[in-house]
Amino acid sequence: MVAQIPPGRLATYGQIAELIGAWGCARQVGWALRRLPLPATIPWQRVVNGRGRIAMTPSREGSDWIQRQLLLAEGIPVQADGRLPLARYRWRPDASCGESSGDVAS
DNA sequence: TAGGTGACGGACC
DNA sequence: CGGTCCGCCACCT
Repeated sequence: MVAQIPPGRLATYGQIAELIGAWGCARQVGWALRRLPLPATIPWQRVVNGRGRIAMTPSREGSDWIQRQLLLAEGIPVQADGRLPLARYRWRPDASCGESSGDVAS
């Protein structure tokens, strides 16, 4: 599901959980991404928490900063503390429309 | 077997 | 805004 997030767009852990039919299991989504070997082929960096922040914790051993760099490279402004404009870049999956998954809201 | 621990989220203050 | 508390659930001591 994470692999379906278009470049330059964002999704939340809870959103991914809901999309795969695991409502309320956001923590497990985080668990799965946490143990992902890097570099990874799937765009794991496009998943952030519901408060619009990258979880900045030492336990990630630098993957949080890598995530910030990858998102900046995709054109998403991320502050040094991990805060980012989630509402503007939020990915809204549209099953009915075969078009691209939507434009960035202005 | 029993606690502790999160790449979370919602309710509150 | 920021901060705390709590429910959550699969791992890891």
